[in-house]
Amino acid sequence: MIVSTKGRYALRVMVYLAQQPPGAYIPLKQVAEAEEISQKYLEAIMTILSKAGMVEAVHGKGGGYRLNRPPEGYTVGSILKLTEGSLAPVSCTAEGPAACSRSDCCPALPMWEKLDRMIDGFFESVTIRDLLTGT
Amino acid sequence: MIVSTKGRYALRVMVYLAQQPPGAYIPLKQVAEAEEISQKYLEAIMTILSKAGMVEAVHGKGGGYRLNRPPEGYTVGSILKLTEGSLAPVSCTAEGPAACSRSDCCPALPMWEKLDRMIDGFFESVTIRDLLTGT
DNA sequence: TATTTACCCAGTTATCCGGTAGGTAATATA
DNA sequence: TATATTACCTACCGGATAACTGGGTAAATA
Repeated sequence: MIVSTKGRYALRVMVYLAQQPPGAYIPLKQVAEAEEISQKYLEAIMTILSKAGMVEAVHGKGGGYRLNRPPEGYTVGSILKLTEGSLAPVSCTAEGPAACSRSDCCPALPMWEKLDRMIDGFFESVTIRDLLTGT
Repeated sequence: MIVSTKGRYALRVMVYLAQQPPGAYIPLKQVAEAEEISQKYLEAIMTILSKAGMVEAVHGKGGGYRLNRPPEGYTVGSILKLTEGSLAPVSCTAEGPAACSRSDCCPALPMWEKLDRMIDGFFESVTIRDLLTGT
């Protein structure tokens, strides 16, 4: 598994927020209920997105979360990298070069690197807008 | 992580066997030492490959393992699927359709399926021969 | 018969995912 | 001012899985 529930939840929340009235703040409780995600678990995810400037958060009554860019301003990759940390398909490429002592003679390393670039390119080519429209 | 050490070890072993004199049986001990893999752990991996007919095994003195096809006869995908079980990047596509109750309205599902096909196509397009030659 | 090999089964340890519990700080409304 | 509503913070927990390890048994050759 390259993407856990954390990342998948994050994407679904971003899509949900994109579908709300422009400018409105949506409380976490509403998002959690609509998307059937554990409220407490979602808190941690939203905090990550908020700190990274992906969403705008407002405390108190009438507060909640909202997007601060148009949906096409968010790539799927940018969101997943936040919640997942790394999207590398193998630890060989995830932990930087020379993490593996055999990296200089590993016959498979070039393949892993190629796959890594392919996956990264894929995720960077899809935006929240694309998920909305089903493109 | 989509591919664990198990799958990566399996690939390295296949490449190692492909580099040995044609027809020769190589004992597991030798493979483990050359590739710096735990002998006991490698046993489990070789048994999987042997049962699936990927390698030929012979007991007793002078025995060991050898390939039974030319290197281009093994796709990376066919080996990884054996040791990893599934190469799906998300559980949404790994556990078959309708594993997730939201699959009929999930805005991200088409993307996961597309990625799934892309990764599968990638692994099926690379053979042990390619790893040998560094193509 | 002894040695070399593959094969089988049952632990073990550490890590991490997914989720929970209980609080504090900020904002709005009555 | 008091109260309700919201985001944010720290800590914990149970189960699953990865990556081994140990102790055997069965088959083949010298």
